[in-house]
Amino acid sequence: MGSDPKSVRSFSLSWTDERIDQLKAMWERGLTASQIADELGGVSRNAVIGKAHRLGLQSRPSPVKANETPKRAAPARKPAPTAPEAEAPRAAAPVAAPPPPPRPAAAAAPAAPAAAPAAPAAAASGDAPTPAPQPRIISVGPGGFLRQGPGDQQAPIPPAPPRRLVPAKPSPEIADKTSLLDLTERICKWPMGHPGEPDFHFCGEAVNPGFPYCVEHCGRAYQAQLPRGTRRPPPPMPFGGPRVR
DNA sequence: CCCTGATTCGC
DNA sequence: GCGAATCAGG
Repeated sequence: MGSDPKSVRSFSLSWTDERIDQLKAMWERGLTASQIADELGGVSRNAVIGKAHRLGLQSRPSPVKANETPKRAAPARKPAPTAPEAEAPRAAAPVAAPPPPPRPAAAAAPAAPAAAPAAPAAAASGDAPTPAPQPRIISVGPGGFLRQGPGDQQAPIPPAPPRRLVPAKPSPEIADKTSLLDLTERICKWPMGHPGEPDFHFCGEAVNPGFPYCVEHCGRAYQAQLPRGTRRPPPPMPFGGPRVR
């Protein structure tokens, strides 16, 4: 079969459509930049945040944004070496401009009273009851599965993403295991099973400092090459190799 | 101390 | 356009 000249693997990760797609999906879902960055791999959370903003994705409850932008009392970074800094007209909104943020902010309403107790409508009409709060699995890409817990936020806003949504799969099995959302730099990312399986999850143990896996799985991942002729079980090396320090 | 996102600026 | 550095709040 023909090799695809396109899609040449560039060592430098760039924001491909697919990655941007995942970024958007996760960001809108309420995932933190760290988790998104960790999942995408090769990018830091800052990169994710920066890209998200460039994409026009507005961020939600941020700890620091509480203030409206009265003044930039934050001299972030060193001043320009040159220049007479003449206070450039930075987005000066002369008048008006009460831009009503059409951002429902998912996490803005954690206590969402919407999930009202007892639906009167259903009782009156005996119509279809409210959907059960079951964990749903949303696929955001090849190998990227996001689990939404019942207690999570976001109830009524499926912006009809043109993505492939896997119809929720009641998998209480993964609920007890480490999902992709639970992964951090300190969590063992050793995959258990294969992506797509209902019980696919991660090890979840505390990582061996400096490694993406726990001590036990580090031993599995970083095995010395066995002499040829020796049959060895397929080493499930999930992601790129270890980082040299 | 950990986390979070926002912002800015050099590349 | 991208992302590190920095800031700032919880």
